[in-house]
Amino acid sequence: MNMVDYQSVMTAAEQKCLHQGIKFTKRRKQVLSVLIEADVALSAYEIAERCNAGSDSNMPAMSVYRILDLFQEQNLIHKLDIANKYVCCAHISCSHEHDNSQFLICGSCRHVEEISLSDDAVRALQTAASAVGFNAISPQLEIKGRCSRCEQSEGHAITS
Amino acid sequence: MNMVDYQSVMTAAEQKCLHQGIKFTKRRKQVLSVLIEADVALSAYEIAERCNAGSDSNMPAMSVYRILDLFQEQNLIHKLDIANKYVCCAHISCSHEHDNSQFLICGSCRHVEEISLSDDAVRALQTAASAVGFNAISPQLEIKGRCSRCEQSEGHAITS
DNA sequence: GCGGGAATTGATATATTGTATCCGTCCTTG
DNA sequence: CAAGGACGGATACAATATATCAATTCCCGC
Repeated sequence: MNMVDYQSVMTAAEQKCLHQGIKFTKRRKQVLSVLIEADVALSAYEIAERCNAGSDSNMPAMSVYRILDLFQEQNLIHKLDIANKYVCCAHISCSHEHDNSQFLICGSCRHVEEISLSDDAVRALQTAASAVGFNAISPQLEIKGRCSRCEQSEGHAITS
Repeated sequence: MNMVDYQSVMTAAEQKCLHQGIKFTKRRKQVLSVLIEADVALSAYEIAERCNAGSDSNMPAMSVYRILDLFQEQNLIHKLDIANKYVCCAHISCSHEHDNSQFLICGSCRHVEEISLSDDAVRALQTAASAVGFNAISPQLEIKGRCSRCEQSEGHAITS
């Protein structure tokens, strides 16, 4: 993510927090900053490490979890349950709402793409779900795969 | 699952193992048996507990993990990554192949349904994936939701 | 400015899920 | 019977996550 994008995302996130009466503290800035700059999903402990790297800061993992919970409530980040890792929401600085989130997760390099499925695809999923008695399905969908870069460079099977 | 189904699944699993030169030992029978009888997804430690419940057997968690790995290779069970839990494959005693697995997982009671998506739906997913450079996507799809029984009895939001 | 209370953070302990490793047993096979 | 491999027991430890209580900071009305 380039500098302009980074700044606009941070600003948008701060606005969103303040609007909800939530402080955008130094700790919280650190965590969001790490997630914005990462182009892969990170675990809570990896986030803590990156916060502490090359500085005298001491971010405990406990704090990271607390802040991640808060950011999830604000829809600023998403947790990828299939990987137990966290990513920055791709739409923080968009003005419109994003209730649905679908993720493609590279099993090799952990790169994550947040995509939007067609209405047809979503309907097909809901139809299949209703057929077996699941009427309310979660708007978040996580799909493991292999990104084109890993596909070219290696050609191995999907590992995890 | 009723008695007839239980027996046919166990027999089919045993045949499949023996066919691959893998012994269907007492330990392995215990683990598969627990998974067949459960109608929810279980963690490895829960499986160990159930193996040990009401008997002098002492199934260590380590052994459960080893056996689960083996069964996954044989496609007798599936791991649900979004819940870190395991379920019996719904198609053990079917004769045809099942390369794709899609799961609906109830966030309340952990009940799992293994479904088959329409070709259209699968194609829609692949198209969306290709558009962002993911050409090989995993055949396993896990969708969180809420089963009809929990939907009726509570009406809460999806929790996990 | 100052006291009180809420929000935030620090610190520690513990639970849950999963992997690594080494060794013993048992079974097959020559 | 000996060699070797599959299987399981036991232990340690890594990674992910939650619980709890105390300390600090910040805001608000006075």
